[in-house]
Amino acid sequence: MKKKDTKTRILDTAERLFAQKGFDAVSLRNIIASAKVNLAAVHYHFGSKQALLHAVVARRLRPINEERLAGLAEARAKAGKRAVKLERVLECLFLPLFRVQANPKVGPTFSRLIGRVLFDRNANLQKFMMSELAEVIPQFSAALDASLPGLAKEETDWRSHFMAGAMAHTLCNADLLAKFTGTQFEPSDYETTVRRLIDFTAAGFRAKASPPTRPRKKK
Amino acid sequence: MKKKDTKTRILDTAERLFAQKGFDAVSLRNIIASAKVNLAAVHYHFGSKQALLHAVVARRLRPINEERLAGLAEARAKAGKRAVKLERVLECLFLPLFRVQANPKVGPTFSRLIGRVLFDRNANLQKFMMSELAEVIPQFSAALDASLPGLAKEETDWRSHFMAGAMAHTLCNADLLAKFTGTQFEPSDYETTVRRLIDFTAAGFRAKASPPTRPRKKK
DNA sequence: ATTTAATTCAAACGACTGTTTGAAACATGC
DNA sequence: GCATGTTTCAAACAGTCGTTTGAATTAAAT
Repeated sequence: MKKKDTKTRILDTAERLFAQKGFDAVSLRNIIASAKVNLAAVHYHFGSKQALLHAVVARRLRPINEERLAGLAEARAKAGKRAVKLERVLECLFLPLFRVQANPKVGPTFSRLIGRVLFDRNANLQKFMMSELAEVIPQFSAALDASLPGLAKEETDWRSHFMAGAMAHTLCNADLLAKFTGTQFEPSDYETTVRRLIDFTAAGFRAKASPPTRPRKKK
Repeated sequence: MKKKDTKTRILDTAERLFAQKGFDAVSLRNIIASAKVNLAAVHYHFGSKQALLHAVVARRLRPINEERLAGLAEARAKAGKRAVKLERVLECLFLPLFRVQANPKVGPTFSRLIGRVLFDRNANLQKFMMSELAEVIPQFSAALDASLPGLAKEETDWRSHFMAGAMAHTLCNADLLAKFTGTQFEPSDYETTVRRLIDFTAAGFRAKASPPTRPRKKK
Protein backbone atom coordinates (compact mmCIF):
# COMPACT_ATOMS: atom_id res chain seq x y z
CA MET A 1 0.00 0.00 0.00
CA LYS A 2 2.91 2.29 0.67
CA LYS A 3 4.43 2.76 -2.72
CA LYS A 4 2.30 2.83 -5.82
CA ASP A 5 3.58 1.95 -9.23
CA THR A 6 4.34 4.55 -11.84
CA LYS A 7 1.13 4.04 -13.77
CA THR A 8 -1.23 4.75 -10.89
CA ARG A 9 0.93 7.60 -9.63
CA ILE A 10 0.51 9.24 -13.02
CA LEU A 11 -3.22 8.55 -13.05
CA ASP A 12 -3.76 9.94 -9.56
CA THR A 13 -1.76 13.07 -10.18
CA ALA A 14 -3.26 13.71 -13.60
CA GLU A 15 -6.74 13.31 -12.17
CA ARG A 16 -6.05 15.85 -9.47
CA LEU A 17 -4.46 18.42 -11.76
CA PHE A 18 -6.92 18.02 -14.63
CA ALA A 19 -9.74 18.52 -12.16
CA GLN A 20 -8.13 21.59 -10.62
CA LYS A 21 -7.05 23.42 -13.73
CA GLY A 22 -8.48 21.70 -16.78
CA PHE A 23 -6.98 19.57 -19.49
CA ASP A 24 -5.35 22.27 -21.59
CA ALA A 25 -4.03 24.22 -18.64
CA VAL A 26 -2.06 21.30 -17.25
CA SER A 27 1.16 20.22 -18.93
CA LEU A 28 2.70 16.79 -18.81
CA ARG A 29 5.64 18.36 -17.07
CA ASN A 30 3.35 19.63 -14.30
CA ILE A 31 2.09 16.10 -13.88
CA ILE A 32 5.42 14.29 -13.87
CA ALA A 33 6.92 16.84 -11.50
CA SER A 34 4.11 16.33 -9.01
CA ALA A 35 4.03 12.56 -9.49
CA LYS A 36 7.81 12.29 -9.34
CA VAL A 37 8.13 10.14 -12.42
CA ASN A 38 9.99 10.52 -15.66
CA LEU A 39 8.46 12.47 -18.51
CA ALA A 40 8.70 9.61 -20.99
CA ALA A 41 6.80 7.34 -18.61
CA VAL A 42 3.58 9.04 -19.60
CA HIS A 43 4.01 8.13 -23.23
CA TYR A 44 5.32 4.71 -22.39
CA HIS A 45 2.27 3.81 -20.31
CA PHE A 46 -0.45 5.78 -22.04
CA GLY A 47 0.77 6.82 -25.46
CA SER A 48 -0.27 10.47 -25.40
CA LYS A 49 -1.66 13.19 -23.22
CA GLN A 50 -5.09 12.72 -24.70
CA ALA A 51 -5.01 8.97 -24.03
CA LEU A 52 -3.98 9.72 -20.46
CA LEU A 53 -7.08 11.85 -20.01
CA HIS A 54 -9.25 9.04 -21.32
CA ALA A 55 -7.60 6.59 -18.94
CA VAL A 56 -8.14 8.97 -16.02
CA VAL A 57 -11.83 9.30 -16.80
CA ALA A 58 -12.46 5.67 -17.60
CA ARG A 59 -10.91 4.40 -14.40
CA ARG A 60 -13.61 6.01 -12.28
CA LEU A 61 -16.49 6.32 -14.71
CA ARG A 62 -16.61 2.70 -15.81
CA PRO A 63 -17.45 1.26 -12.37
CA ILE A 64 -19.99 4.03 -11.88
CA ASN A 65 -21.74 3.20 -15.12
CA GLU A 66 -21.75 -0.48 -14.28
CA GLU A 67 -23.30 0.29 -10.92
CA ARG A 68 -25.90 2.46 -12.62
CA LEU A 69 -26.92 -0.25 -15.02
CA ALA A 70 -26.96 -2.88 -12.29
CA GLY A 71 -29.13 -0.66 -10.12
CA LEU A 72 -31.55 -0.03 -12.92
CA ALA A 73 -31.73 -3.72 -13.78
CA GLU A 74 -32.49 -4.54 -10.16
CA ALA A 75 -35.19 -1.89 -9.97
CA ARG A 76 -36.69 -3.25 -13.17
CA ALA A 77 -36.73 -6.76 -11.78
CA LYS A 78 -38.43 -5.59 -8.59
CA ALA A 79 -41.02 -3.59 -10.51
CA GLY A 80 -42.01 -6.62 -12.53
CA LYS A 81 -44.41 -5.64 -15.27
CA ARG A 82 -44.92 -2.16 -13.91
CA ALA A 83 -42.66 0.70 -14.94
CA VAL A 84 -39.94 1.74 -12.51
CA LYS A 85 -40.90 4.86 -10.61
CA LEU A 86 -39.32 8.08 -11.87
CA GLU A 87 -37.60 8.85 -8.59
CA ARG A 88 -36.11 5.38 -8.55
CA VAL A 89 -34.69 5.80 -12.06
CA LEU A 90 -33.11 9.09 -11.10
CA GLU A 91 -31.67 7.60 -7.97
CA CYS A 92 -30.00 4.85 -9.99
CA LEU A 93 -28.53 7.53 -12.21
CA PHE A 94 -27.34 9.93 -9.50
CA LEU A 95 -26.30 7.85 -6.51
CA PRO A 96 -23.33 5.99 -7.98
CA LEU A 97 -22.01 9.23 -9.36
CA PHE A 98 -22.36 11.28 -6.19
CA ARG A 99 -21.19 8.54 -3.89
CA VAL A 100 -17.58 9.33 -4.78
CA GLN A 101 -18.04 12.71 -3.10
CA ALA A 102 -18.14 10.94 0.23
CA ASN A 103 -14.65 9.55 -0.35
CA PRO A 104 -12.51 12.44 0.91
CA LYS A 105 -9.51 11.07 -0.96
CA VAL A 106 -10.80 11.19 -4.52
CA GLY A 107 -14.22 12.76 -4.12
CA PRO A 108 -13.70 16.49 -4.57
CA THR A 109 -11.13 15.85 -7.25
CA PHE A 110 -13.07 13.48 -9.42
CA SER A 111 -16.34 15.33 -9.01
CA ARG A 112 -14.88 18.37 -10.61
CA LEU A 113 -13.20 16.38 -13.30
CA ILE A 114 -16.31 14.54 -14.37
CA GLY A 115 -18.36 17.71 -14.42
CA ARG A 116 -15.66 19.39 -16.43
CA VAL A 117 -15.49 16.50 -18.86
CA LEU A 118 -19.24 16.50 -19.39
CA PHE A 119 -19.03 20.09 -20.55
CA ASP A 120 -15.77 20.00 -22.43
CA ARG A 121 -15.86 20.40 -26.15
CA ASN A 122 -12.61 18.64 -26.92
CA ALA A 123 -13.73 16.59 -29.94
CA ASN A 124 -11.70 13.51 -29.04
CA LEU A 125 -12.91 13.57 -25.48
CA GLN A 126 -16.51 13.95 -26.60
CA LYS A 127 -16.22 10.95 -28.89
CA PHE A 128 -14.72 8.99 -26.04
CA MET A 129 -17.52 9.99 -23.67
CA MET A 130 -20.12 9.00 -26.22
CA SER A 131 -18.64 5.52 -26.37
CA GLU A 132 -18.41 5.32 -22.58
CA LEU A 133 -22.08 6.22 -22.27
CA ALA A 134 -23.20 4.06 -25.19
CA GLU A 135 -25.07 1.69 -22.89
CA VAL A 136 -26.16 4.02 -20.14
CA ILE A 137 -27.95 6.63 -22.20
CA PRO A 138 -30.43 4.46 -24.11
CA GLN A 139 -31.18 2.36 -21.03
CA PHE A 140 -32.00 5.31 -18.82
CA SER A 141 -33.70 7.17 -21.62
CA ALA A 142 -36.05 4.22 -22.04
CA ALA A 143 -36.63 3.97 -18.29
CA LEU A 144 -37.47 7.65 -18.07
CA ASP A 145 -39.89 7.37 -20.96
CA ALA A 146 -41.59 4.42 -19.30
CA SER A 147 -41.88 6.23 -15.99
CA LEU A 148 -43.50 9.24 -17.61
CA PRO A 149 -46.56 7.95 -19.45
CA GLY A 150 -48.15 10.49 -21.72
CA LEU A 151 -45.14 12.77 -22.02
CA ALA A 152 -44.04 13.33 -25.60
CA LYS A 153 -40.59 11.99 -26.43
CA GLU A 154 -39.41 15.43 -27.46
CA GLU A 155 -40.33 16.81 -24.04
CA THR A 156 -38.65 13.92 -22.27
CA ASP A 157 -35.48 14.56 -24.26
CA TRP A 158 -35.41 18.25 -23.43
CA ARG A 159 -36.06 17.61 -19.77
CA SER A 160 -33.36 14.96 -19.70
CA HIS A 161 -31.08 17.62 -21.07
CA PHE A 162 -32.06 20.04 -18.30
CA MET A 163 -31.54 17.30 -15.77
CA ALA A 164 -28.08 16.52 -17.12
CA GLY A 165 -27.16 20.18 -16.74
CA ALA A 166 -28.35 20.34 -13.16
CA MET A 167 -26.55 17.12 -12.36
CA ALA A 168 -23.23 18.11 -13.91
CA HIS A 169 -23.29 21.57 -12.40
CA THR A 170 -24.05 20.20 -8.96
CA LEU A 171 -21.30 17.64 -9.21
CA CYS A 172 -18.70 20.00 -10.58
CA ASN A 173 -19.41 23.36 -9.02
CA ALA A 174 -20.92 22.62 -5.67
CA ASP A 175 -18.44 24.98 -4.10
CA LEU A 176 -19.94 27.86 -6.06
CA LEU A 177 -23.16 27.37 -4.11
CA ALA A 178 -21.42 28.56 -1.00
CA LYS A 179 -19.67 31.32 -2.88
CA PHE A 180 -22.79 32.76 -4.46
CA THR A 181 -25.45 32.13 -1.87
CA GLY A 182 -23.71 31.46 1.41
CA THR A 183 -25.43 28.11 1.81
CA GLN A 184 -22.89 25.55 2.90
CA PHE A 185 -22.13 22.36 1.06
CA GLU A 186 -21.17 19.17 2.84
CA PRO A 187 -19.56 16.62 0.50
CA SER A 188 -19.93 13.78 3.00
CA ASP A 189 -23.70 14.25 2.98
CA TYR A 190 -24.09 13.30 -0.65
CA GLU A 191 -27.34 11.51 0.07
CA THR A 192 -29.03 14.77 0.95
CA THR A 193 -27.64 16.36 -2.18
CA VAL A 194 -29.01 13.53 -4.29
CA ARG A 195 -32.37 13.70 -2.55
CA ARG A 196 -32.58 17.42 -3.30
CA LEU A 197 -31.57 16.84 -6.90
CA ILE A 198 -34.16 14.08 -7.29
CA ASP A 199 -36.89 16.25 -5.80
CA PHE A 200 -36.08 19.05 -8.18
CA THR A 201 -35.66 17.08 -11.37
CA ALA A 202 -38.54 14.69 -10.76
CA ALA A 203 -40.87 17.65 -10.35
CA GLY A 204 -39.38 19.15 -13.49
CA PHE A 205 -40.03 15.96 -15.45
CA ARG A 206 -43.63 15.88 -14.27
CA ALA A 207 -44.33 19.53 -14.97
CA LYS A 208 -47.38 20.40 -17.01
CA ALA A 209 -46.24 22.05 -20.23
CA SER A 210 -47.51 25.58 -20.69
CA PRO A 211 -49.16 26.48 -24.03
CA PRO A 212 -46.70 26.96 -26.90
CA THR A 213 -47.39 30.65 -27.49
CA ARG A 214 -47.11 33.01 -24.59
CA PRO A 215 -49.74 35.74 -24.51
CA ARG A 216 -48.30 39.13 -25.43
CA LYS A 217 -50.27 41.08 -22.87
CA LYS A 218 -51.75 40.12 -19.57
CA LYS A 219 -55.20 41.35 -20.54
CA MET B 1 -20.24 48.78 -42.06
CA LYS B 2 -17.85 47.15 -44.46
CA LYS B 3 -14.59 47.32 -42.61
CA LYS B 4 -14.45 47.00 -38.90
CA ASP B 5 -11.68 48.44 -36.82
CA THR B 6 -8.95 46.35 -35.30
CA LYS B 7 -10.45 46.26 -31.84
CA THR B 8 -13.79 44.75 -32.84
CA ARG B 9 -12.14 42.40 -35.32
CA ILE B 10 -10.10 41.01 -32.44
CA LEU B 11 -13.15 40.81 -30.19
CA ASP B 12 -15.24 39.03 -32.81
CA THR B 13 -12.56 36.53 -33.69
CA ALA B 14 -11.58 35.85 -30.09
CA GLU B 15 -15.22 35.29 -29.21
CA ARG B 16 -15.63 32.76 -31.99
CA LEU B 17 -12.43 30.86 -31.22
CA PHE B 18 -12.80 30.89 -27.43
CA ALA B 19 -16.30 29.53 -27.85
CA GLN B 20 -15.19 26.82 -30.27
CA LYS B 21 -12.11 25.56 -28.48
CA GLY B 22 -11.88 27.17 -25.05
CA PHE B 23 -9.65 29.82 -23.57
CA ASP B 24 -6.53 27.77 -23.01
CA ALA B 25 -6.72 25.93 -26.31
CA VAL B 26 -6.68 29.12 -28.37
CA SER B 27 -3.46 31.08 -28.77
CA LEU B 28 -3.16 34.75 -29.51
CA ARG B 29 -1.53 33.78 -32.79
CA ASN B 30 -4.60 31.77 -33.75
CA ILE B 31 -6.69 34.85 -33.12
CA ILE B 32 -4.55 37.39 -34.93
CA ALA B 33 -4.12 35.07 -37.93
CA SER B 34 -7.88 34.67 -38.27
CA ALA B 35 -8.59 38.33 -37.56
CA LYS B 36 -5.81 39.47 -39.87
CA VAL B 37 -4.30 41.90 -37.42
CA ASN B 38 -0.88 42.27 -35.89
CA LEU B 39 0.06 40.28 -32.82
CA ALA B 40 0.98 43.32 -30.77
CA ALA B 41 -2.44 44.84 -31.45
CA VAL B 42 -3.95 42.52 -28.87
CA HIS B 43 -1.74 43.83 -26.10
CA TYR B 44 -2.06 47.38 -27.32
CA HIS B 45 -5.85 47.33 -27.17
CA PHE B 46 -6.49 44.92 -24.32
CA GLY B 47 -3.30 44.52 -22.32
CA SER B 48 -3.24 40.74 -22.00
CA LYS B 49 -4.91 37.58 -23.17
CA GLN B 50 -6.87 37.32 -19.94
CA ALA B 51 -8.11 40.90 -20.27
CA LEU B 52 -9.16 40.13 -23.82
CA LEU B 53 -11.32 37.29 -22.54
CA HIS B 54 -12.95 39.59 -20.02
CA ALA B 55 -13.63 42.14 -22.74
CA VAL B 56 -15.17 39.49 -24.96
CA VAL B 57 -17.50 38.33 -22.21
CA ALA B 58 -18.40 41.77 -20.92
CA ARG B 59 -19.36 43.11 -24.35
CA ARG B 60 -22.31 40.74 -24.60
CA LEU B 61 -23.05 39.95 -20.97
CA ARG B 62 -23.37 43.52 -19.75
CA PRO B 63 -26.37 44.45 -21.94
CA ILE B 64 -27.96 41.12 -21.08
CA ASN B 65 -27.65 41.78 -17.37
CA GLU B 66 -29.03 45.28 -17.77
CA GLU B 67 -32.00 43.88 -19.64
CA ARG B 68 -32.52 41.29 -16.94
CA LEU B 69 -32.56 43.89 -14.18
CA ALA B 70 -34.81 46.20 -16.18
CA GLY B 71 -37.25 43.36 -16.86
CA LEU B 72 -37.34 42.39 -13.21
CA ALA B 73 -37.86 46.00 -12.14
CA GLU B 74 -40.75 46.33 -14.59
CA ALA B 75 -42.32 43.11 -13.37
CA ARG B 76 -41.96 44.32 -9.80
CA ALA B 77 -43.64 47.60 -10.64
CA LYS B 78 -46.54 45.81 -12.32
CA ALA B 79 -46.97 43.41 -9.44
CA GLY B 80 -47.29 46.28 -6.99
CA LYS B 81 -47.33 44.98 -3.46
CA ARG B 82 -47.72 41.38 -4.53
CA ALA B 83 -44.67 39.22 -5.21
CA VAL B 84 -43.70 38.68 -8.84
CA LYS B 85 -44.80 35.27 -10.05
CA LEU B 86 -42.08 32.63 -10.19
CA GLU B 87 -42.45 32.04 -13.91
CA ARG B 88 -42.13 35.74 -14.56
CA VAL B 89 -38.89 35.95 -12.55
CA LEU B 90 -37.43 33.05 -14.49
CA GLU B 91 -38.49 34.61 -17.76
CA CYS B 92 -36.66 37.81 -16.88
CA LEU B 93 -33.59 35.74 -16.13
CA PHE B 94 -33.66 33.48 -19.20
CA LEU B 95 -35.07 35.50 -22.06
CA PRO B 96 -32.34 38.13 -22.45
CA LEU B 97 -29.74 35.40 -22.33
CA PHE B 98 -31.36 33.09 -24.85
CA ARG B 99 -32.41 35.85 -27.22
CA VAL B 100 -28.90 36.01 -28.63
CA GLN B 101 -29.43 32.49 -29.99
CA ALA B 102 -31.85 33.93 -32.51
CA ASN B 103 -29.11 36.11 -33.96
CA PRO B 104 -27.49 33.71 -36.42
CA LYS B 105 -24.38 35.87 -36.54
CA VAL B 106 -23.32 35.78 -32.90
CA GLY B 107 -25.86 33.41 -31.37
CA PRO B 108 -24.30 29.95 -31.58
CA THR B 109 -20.90 31.39 -30.86
CA PHE B 110 -21.73 33.42 -27.79
CA SER B 111 -24.07 30.82 -26.37
CA ARG B 112 -21.26 28.34 -26.15
CA LEU B 113 -18.87 30.90 -24.78
CA ILE B 114 -21.10 32.00 -21.96
CA GLY B 115 -21.92 28.44 -21.01
CA ARG B 116 -18.23 27.64 -21.05
CA VAL B 117 -17.41 30.67 -18.96
CA LEU B 118 -20.01 29.81 -16.35
CA PHE B 119 -18.31 26.48 -15.80
CA ASP B 120 -14.71 27.51 -16.16
CA ARG B 121 -12.51 27.40 -13.10
CA ASN B 122 -9.96 29.95 -14.21
CA ALA B 123 -9.60 31.91 -10.99
CA ASN B 124 -9.28 35.31 -12.66
CA LEU B 125 -12.28 34.67 -14.85
CA GLN B 126 -14.33 33.53 -11.89
CA LYS B 127 -13.53 36.67 -9.98
CA PHE B 128 -14.47 38.71 -13.00
CA MET B 129 -17.78 36.89 -13.40
CA MET B 130 -18.57 37.43 -9.74
CA SER B 131 -18.18 41.15 -10.20
CA GLU B 132 -20.24 41.11 -13.40
CA LEU B 133 -23.05 39.34 -11.59
CA ALA B 134 -22.75 41.37 -8.41
CA GLU B 135 -26.09 43.05 -9.02
CA VAL B 136 -27.99 40.31 -10.80
CA ILE B 137 -27.56 37.52 -8.29
CA PRO B 138 -28.93 39.18 -5.13
CA GLN B 139 -31.78 40.82 -7.03
CA PHE B 140 -32.99 37.58 -8.58
CA SER B 141 -32.26 35.62 -5.47
CA ALA B 142 -34.55 37.93 -3.54
CA ALA B 143 -37.23 37.76 -6.22
CA LEU B 144 -37.13 33.96 -6.19
CA ASP B 145 -37.41 33.90 -2.42
CA ALA B 146 -40.39 36.22 -2.57
CA SER B 147 -42.11 34.14 -5.21
CA LEU B 148 -41.71 30.97 -3.18
CA PRO B 149 -43.36 31.64 0.15
CA GLY B 150 -42.68 28.98 2.73
CA LEU B 151 -39.62 27.50 1.04
CA ALA B 152 -36.55 27.49 3.27
CA LYS B 153 -33.68 29.67 2.05
CA GLU B 154 -31.36 26.69 1.95
CA GLU B 155 -33.73 24.88 -0.40
CA THR B 156 -34.11 27.93 -2.59
CA ASP B 157 -30.34 28.21 -2.86
CA TRP B 158 -29.90 24.59 -3.86
CA ARG B 159 -32.68 24.79 -6.40
CA SER B 160 -31.23 27.98 -7.82
CA HIS B 161 -28.04 26.04 -8.22
CA PHE B 162 -29.82 23.26 -10.11
CA MET B 163 -31.54 25.85 -12.25
CA ALA B 164 -28.23 27.51 -13.09
CA GLY B 165 -26.86 24.17 -14.22
CA ALA B 166 -29.83 23.45 -16.43
CA MET B 167 -29.64 26.94 -17.89
CA ALA B 168 -25.92 26.87 -18.62
CA HIS B 169 -26.02 23.39 -20.08
CA THR B 170 -28.94 24.28 -22.31
CA LEU B 171 -27.26 27.42 -23.51
CA CYS B 172 -23.89 25.87 -24.09
CA ASN B 173 -24.53 22.34 -25.20
CA ALA B 174 -27.84 22.43 -27.00
CA ASP B 175 -26.25 20.63 -29.89
CA LEU B 176 -25.60 17.63 -27.64
CA LEU B 177 -29.34 17.20 -27.32
CA ALA B 178 -29.50 16.21 -30.97
CA LYS B 179 -26.40 14.09 -30.66
CA PHE B 180 -27.57 12.09 -27.69
CA THR B 181 -31.30 11.86 -28.19
CA GLY B 182 -32.01 12.66 -31.82
CA THR B 183 -34.37 15.47 -30.88
CA GLN B 184 -33.62 18.46 -33.04
CA PHE B 185 -32.74 21.88 -31.74
CA GLU B 186 -33.81 25.05 -33.51
CA PRO B 187 -31.78 28.08 -32.33
CA SER B 188 -34.20 30.55 -33.93
CA ASP B 189 -37.01 29.21 -31.77
CA TYR B 190 -35.43 30.32 -28.53
CA GLU B 191 -38.81 31.22 -27.08
CA THR B 192 -39.86 27.60 -27.07
CA THR B 193 -36.59 26.62 -25.46
CA VAL B 194 -37.10 29.19 -22.74
CA ARG B 195 -40.69 28.09 -22.22
CA ARG B 196 -39.54 24.50 -21.77
CA LEU B 197 -36.82 25.59 -19.38
CA ILE B 198 -39.26 27.67 -17.36
CA ASP B 199 -41.75 24.82 -17.15
CA PHE B 200 -39.06 22.48 -15.90
CA THR B 201 -37.35 24.75 -13.41
CA ALA B 202 -40.53 26.33 -12.05
CA ALA B 203 -41.88 22.87 -11.26
CA GLY B 204 -38.54 22.02 -9.69
CA PHE B 205 -38.67 25.09 -7.48
CA ARG B 206 -42.18 24.24 -6.35
CA ALA B 207 -41.43 20.58 -5.67
CA LYS B 208 -42.43 19.17 -2.32
CA ALA B 209 -39.29 18.10 -0.49
CA SER B 210 -39.18 14.43 0.35
CA PRO B 211 -38.30 13.43 3.92
CA PRO B 212 -34.61 13.77 4.83
CA THR B 213 -33.94 10.09 5.46
CA ARG B 214 -34.76 7.60 2.78
CA PRO B 215 -36.09 4.28 3.96
CA ARG B 216 -33.52 1.53 3.61
CA LYS B 217 -35.92 -1.16 2.54
CA LYS B 218 -39.24 -1.00 0.82
CA LYS B 219 -40.96 -3.18 3.36
C1' DA C 1 23.71 -17.37 -14.95
C1' DT C 2 22.38 -15.75 -19.22
C1' DT C 3 19.05 -14.17 -22.33
C1' DT C 4 14.92 -11.73 -23.12
C1' DA C 5 11.58 -8.50 -22.07
C1' DA C 6 9.71 -4.53 -19.52
C1' DT C 7 10.54 -0.21 -17.59
C1' DT C 8 13.03 4.13 -16.46
C1' DC C 9 15.95 7.83 -17.55
C1' DA C 10 18.35 12.27 -19.35
C1' DA C 11 18.55 14.74 -23.32
C1' DA C 12 17.04 16.68 -27.24
C1' DC C 13 13.44 17.61 -31.13
C1' DG C 14 10.91 21.31 -33.50
C1' DA C 15 7.13 23.95 -32.74
C1' DC C 16 4.44 27.07 -30.17
C1' DT C 17 3.43 30.20 -25.98
C1' DG C 18 2.25 35.27 -24.04
C1' DT C 19 4.60 39.37 -23.90
C1' DT C 20 7.83 43.31 -25.01
C1' DT C 21 10.36 46.43 -27.94
C1' DG C 22 11.33 50.23 -30.89
C1' DA C 23 10.84 51.78 -35.18
C1' DA C 24 7.60 52.83 -38.83
C1' DA C 25 2.91 54.51 -40.53
C1' DC C 26 -1.07 57.01 -39.77
C1' DA C 27 -4.22 60.61 -38.10
C1' DT C 28 -5.11 64.92 -35.93
C1' DG C 29 -4.74 69.79 -34.45
C1' DC C 30 -2.37 74.09 -35.17
C1' DG D 1 4.17 72.46 -42.76
C1' DC D 2 5.18 70.70 -38.63
C1' DA D 3 4.44 68.63 -34.37
C1' DT D 4 1.46 65.61 -31.66
C1' DG D 5 -0.53 61.62 -30.29
C1' DT D 6 -2.49 57.21 -31.83
C1' DT D 7 -2.18 52.91 -34.04
C1' DT D 8 0.34 49.23 -36.66
C1' DC D 9 4.16 46.40 -37.64
C1' DA D 10 8.16 42.88 -37.85
C1' DA D 11 11.28 40.97 -34.88
C1' DA D 12 12.90 39.11 -30.93
C1' DC D 13 12.50 37.48 -25.82
C1' DA D 14 12.56 33.82 -22.67
C1' DG D 15 10.02 30.00 -21.87
C1' DT D 16 6.94 25.94 -22.27
C1' DC D 17 4.68 22.50 -25.00
C1' DG D 18 3.90 17.24 -26.45
C1' DT D 19 6.60 13.89 -28.31
C1' DT D 20 10.73 10.97 -29.61
C1' DT D 21 15.11 8.73 -29.06
C1' DG D 22 18.48 5.54 -27.55
C1' DA D 23 21.02 4.15 -23.86
C1' DA D 24 20.79 2.50 -18.89
C1' DT D 25 18.41 -0.04 -15.56
C1' DT D 26 15.44 -3.48 -13.56
C1' DA D 27 12.50 -7.69 -13.69
C1' DA D 28 11.22 -12.22 -15.59
C1' DA D 29 12.06 -16.37 -17.99
C1' DT D 30 14.88 -19.94 -19.45
